[in-house]
Amino acid sequence: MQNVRVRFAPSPTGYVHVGSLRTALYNFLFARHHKGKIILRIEDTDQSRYVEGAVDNLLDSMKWCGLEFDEGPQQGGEFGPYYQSQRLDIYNKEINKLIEADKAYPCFCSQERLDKIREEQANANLPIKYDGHFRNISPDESLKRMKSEAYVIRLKIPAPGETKVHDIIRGEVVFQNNLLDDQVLIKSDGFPTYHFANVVDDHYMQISHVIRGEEWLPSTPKHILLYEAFSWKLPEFAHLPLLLNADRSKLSKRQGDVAVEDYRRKGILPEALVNFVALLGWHPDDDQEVFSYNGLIEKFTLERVNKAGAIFDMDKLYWFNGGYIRNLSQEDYLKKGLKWLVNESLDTGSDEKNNNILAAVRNSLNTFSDIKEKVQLFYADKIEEYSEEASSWIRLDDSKSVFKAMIIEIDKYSELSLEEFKAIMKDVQKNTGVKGKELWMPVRAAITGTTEGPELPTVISVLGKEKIRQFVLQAIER
RNA sequence: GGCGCGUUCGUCUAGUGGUUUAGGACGCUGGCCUCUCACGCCGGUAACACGGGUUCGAACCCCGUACGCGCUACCA
Repeated sequence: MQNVRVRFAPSPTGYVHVGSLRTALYNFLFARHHKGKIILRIEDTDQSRYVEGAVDNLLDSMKWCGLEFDEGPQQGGEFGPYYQSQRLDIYNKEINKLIEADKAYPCFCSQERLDKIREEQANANLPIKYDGHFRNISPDESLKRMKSEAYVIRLKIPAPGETKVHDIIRGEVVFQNNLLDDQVLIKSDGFPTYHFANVVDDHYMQISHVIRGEEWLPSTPKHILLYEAFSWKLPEFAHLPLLLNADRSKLSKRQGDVAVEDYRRKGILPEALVNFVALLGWHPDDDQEVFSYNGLIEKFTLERVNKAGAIFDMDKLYWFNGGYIRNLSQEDYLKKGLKWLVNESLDTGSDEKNNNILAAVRNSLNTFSDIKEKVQLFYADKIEEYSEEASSWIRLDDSKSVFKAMIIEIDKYSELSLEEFKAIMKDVQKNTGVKGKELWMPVRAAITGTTEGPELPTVISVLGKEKIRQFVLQAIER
């Protein structure tokens, strides 16, 4: 494929939706797969939705995900500026061409009139669209009124005929022109609408493939008509299936976490998020599911993107993430884990202890935010409560003799290292005749209050002599 | 209401007319490992929306129905 140029064109709303992440990802993979370029363009044409710091947040989330752009606000490029709000002169120039060619016209309708005709159309069960009230007023009159009245510029849709959209994912989709609205191109504040800015920018930035969400499919014929009004070459289109909530509605903030930063905060690794999201609507030609970026780049094609929407299944994300946590190098894992320990105020002050704790819980982690809960037993000052199972182990006669023997042995030492603990348990076994599960489970129950958790020697070495002694005594009393 | 898109296990999906007793993964579940849990390994569970065609033969092609979703803004 020659000269692939794609773009990710978000509007800065304050956070990056995972659906946007997937759109960005597919654009990125497609570009890299074809040795093309990916451009980041900020679609900030809605002044009423301006959010402070939104662009920084967006850039930050993209970087965290490992998505790199070839052109954009940060890296520049020969097709800038990459903020639509800085391209107003371009839109002005282009809209004038359209007006002069009678392909667009000013419309002076008030919001009230627009509301009224829509209401009438709705009541009459008619398709809802602008009635073309100002379609054919004379240029002279237009010019005169433009000086004193508020207006928008609308596209003059050629009434008869049909417009065909060739979509790489969905094939040919046909729309009847007479059902298409005379789309607003320039708003009364002078800013372009998405539809106009998008087409003009895609043209000037020489975008070869428009890869975006399915919600844009219905407006694509309008975009095509715009390209034709300018006599510009059409890009290829690919409309991605939507990401959905569990109830199959469009994935939304109301029903849980949708922002990339939410997952970051939860302790999801970017590699896991990206891997998971890549598989939502795309599948390789074999059964491989775990992918590095390079693997995705190599395998990704638009032809293998699905048509149906996909539910965002948290369980599978957690599964991916658990796998990625376990695949980290020990060093990397410890480094990342320590940050979480510190954030949760669980830093023991000892590197050795921190590392032991972290290493002990690694296998049970799905996210780094699980650390807090999994690590709790290492910080207890007393056993607040015993699980039912733990209680029944503790009450056994054999267990009581194990505990008593332990106290005797523990008192022979001033400190309790791993080695010493093993020696103690050997002697306890010898003196009581209790071994295997019957020996170890009561000890676990006594010092953790539950019958599950990391290997006992690790727990022992972190807790230290005094706590062990105290917990065992506490268990004898039960 | 109109227009458009979609519909294979609970979920993500493989599947493009015979190789399919519909494959993989998550989840759930049984077992092994093991002081326990987790990890890991082995096994089980569960689906072609419905109705008509076309064909020797259909999850795959056609038509209709149902259901879901999206769009229908001077938001993107």
